[in-house]
Amino acid sequence: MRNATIYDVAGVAGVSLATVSRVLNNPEKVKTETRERVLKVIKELGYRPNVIARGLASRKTTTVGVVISDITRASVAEMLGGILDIAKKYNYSIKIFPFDEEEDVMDALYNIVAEQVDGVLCLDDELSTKQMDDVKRTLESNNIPFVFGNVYSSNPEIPLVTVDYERAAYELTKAMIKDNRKNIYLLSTARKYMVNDQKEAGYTKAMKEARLEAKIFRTSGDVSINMAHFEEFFKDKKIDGAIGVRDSIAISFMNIAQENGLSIPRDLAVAGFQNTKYSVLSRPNLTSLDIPVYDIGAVSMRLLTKLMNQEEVDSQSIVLPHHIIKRNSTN
Amino acid sequence: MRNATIYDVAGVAGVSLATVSRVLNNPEKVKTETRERVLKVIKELGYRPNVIARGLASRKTTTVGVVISDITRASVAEMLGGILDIAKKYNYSIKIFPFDEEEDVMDALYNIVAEQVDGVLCLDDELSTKQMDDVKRTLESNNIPFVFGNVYSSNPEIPLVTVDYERAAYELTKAMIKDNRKNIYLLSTARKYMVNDQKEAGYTKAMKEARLEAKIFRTSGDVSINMAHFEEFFKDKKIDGAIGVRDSIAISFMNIAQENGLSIPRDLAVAGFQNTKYSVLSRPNLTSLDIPVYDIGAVSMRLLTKLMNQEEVDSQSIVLPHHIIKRNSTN
DNA sequence: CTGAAAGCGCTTACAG
DNA sequence: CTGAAAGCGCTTACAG
Repeated sequence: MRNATIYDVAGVAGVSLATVSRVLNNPEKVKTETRERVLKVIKELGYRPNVIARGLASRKTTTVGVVISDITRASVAEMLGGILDIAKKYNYSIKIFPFDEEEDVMDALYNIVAEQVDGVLCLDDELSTKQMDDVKRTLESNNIPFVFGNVYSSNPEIPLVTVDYERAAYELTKAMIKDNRKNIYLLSTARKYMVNDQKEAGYTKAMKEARLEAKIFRTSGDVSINMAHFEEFFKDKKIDGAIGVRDSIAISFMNIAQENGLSIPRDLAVAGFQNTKYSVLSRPNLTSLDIPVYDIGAVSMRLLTKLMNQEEVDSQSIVLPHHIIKRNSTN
Repeated sequence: MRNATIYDVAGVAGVSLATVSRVLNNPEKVKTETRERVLKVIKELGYRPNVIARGLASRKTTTVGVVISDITRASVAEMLGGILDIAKKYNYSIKIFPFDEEEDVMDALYNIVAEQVDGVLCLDDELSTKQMDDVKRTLESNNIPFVFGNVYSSNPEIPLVTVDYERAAYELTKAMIKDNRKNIYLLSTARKYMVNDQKEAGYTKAMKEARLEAKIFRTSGDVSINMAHFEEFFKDKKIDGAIGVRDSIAISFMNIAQENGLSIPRDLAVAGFQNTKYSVLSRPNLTSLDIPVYDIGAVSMRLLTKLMNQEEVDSQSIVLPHHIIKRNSTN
């Protein structure tokens, strides 16, 4: 038993299919009486407009493509939460385009363009500047509006919403320096992320200003590997402060430090980034820089709706505020 | 500058559009020479078949709808990871259909049906049995294949892939009993989840068999609220074992216990469910029941591809194995 | 306010 | 092996 089509509705209601279409898309253009008759039939037949056919005819799919690399990262999932909420409000569907690091970005873009999405959200902070430019160029040449979320770019021409990671790291470092810490390490990732580069820059700036030596330690994101790295660490390094570019890195480091006899925060102050659930499950609770990831998702989706509707936007480049959440791992 | 269409390709290559279509969909039906000429033109023009038009004409969208409630839950995101990997392998796109608890399930289904997806994956363990039946009925009457993931159902007619949560909880409880624990609590959620009901059943069964009293304590999922609850707890209750239905619940409980002077695992054994990253960030590390969430996603997507292709499947109902990961929070 | 008709960009029998 | 033609289920000027 096939679904009812617009023809069926038109037939039963005794109108043309154009009228049915108007009832759905421009109801004010239809006489109240006719409109109600049509709506009644729609209900009776359980008619649901075929979104694909509509997409072909109107050249609008009301679908947004979201480009991500790793959906299992908490920050990515959280951003998606914000995107989905706003998308629902504006009646957009979300299609996910995952994207392996090894794979050519252009492959993913090929699909995105073929899929006729109305707009694209790109959440991938693993993209290089060159790749970002590729994305930008391809999308622009196909007339597809796009917004980058949670990435860094020096190009003011690129629509994006993010947080000032450099400033955030700067403030976090400053706070530790103010507490009289001298040997502060930044625990970063071996893998290059654009946003982590920014954190490193902010940290370095603060250290330089205080005439302290900037010391960046790079580890993998993997907790168990970190353990081994960190054990090594306490044998030969002088340290009284540590900032992890992620909460999980900060916490594993803090754990090892405690097992090596350091008292937190007396001997060692520790802070993280992201203010995840981890930060309140650790002992002591972790001071962390709160990144409004949900908001980044929501705001970029909202910005995209404006771009898709060709509305005026005051600024293509939105920087959301961040806050240090002070807990017991620092004083 | 509009994208090239199949007409453009046909024109330049000097063939009919039917031939271009065949080159794309049934290349073996086209003479090698013609095929290569067409492929060359496709490349030159940068032609990408319009997926929407294809969907309308072929009545196949190669898109799968994934129904979820809260994408920010780690287990959901992890399942999605598995789904995306397999979907990519079989060239399916993924469209997300979020679904508020308050909202009528039927609303979400309405959209899903209108969107013409080829199949549906339903990951929502918050659905009631009645709602699951609604989903099943609606999808079946629209001829849309579907698979439930990570849910419990007593109905063998429902295609699903999951883990035997009852058995898992049973084994976890048994292990504690074997260690001579007498006052073992199950820390469950106030909110009803189908899978947590199963865990409660398994726990209760093990306790009954050992002639011990089953004691279920229900808290919210929120860490800070748990804190208050748990503080209360240690004032008046005798306890030497605790199993949290989630790692995060187990860990906050363990933290409070330690702050109340209990030694883990000597005075109190603690175990969790899910084996998340949390479990290795806690002190001591948490014994946890490993649920293969990624695999649940991957296997359900794979099962769905078979159903969509009308392939034979030996079993609609797949139960994946689970394992207890023993760490230092139990002996 | 409503209808007839063209068209969106493909696929798919049907002929040849 | 290839082409002409119908059709997928809508939207959208254009008339009236």
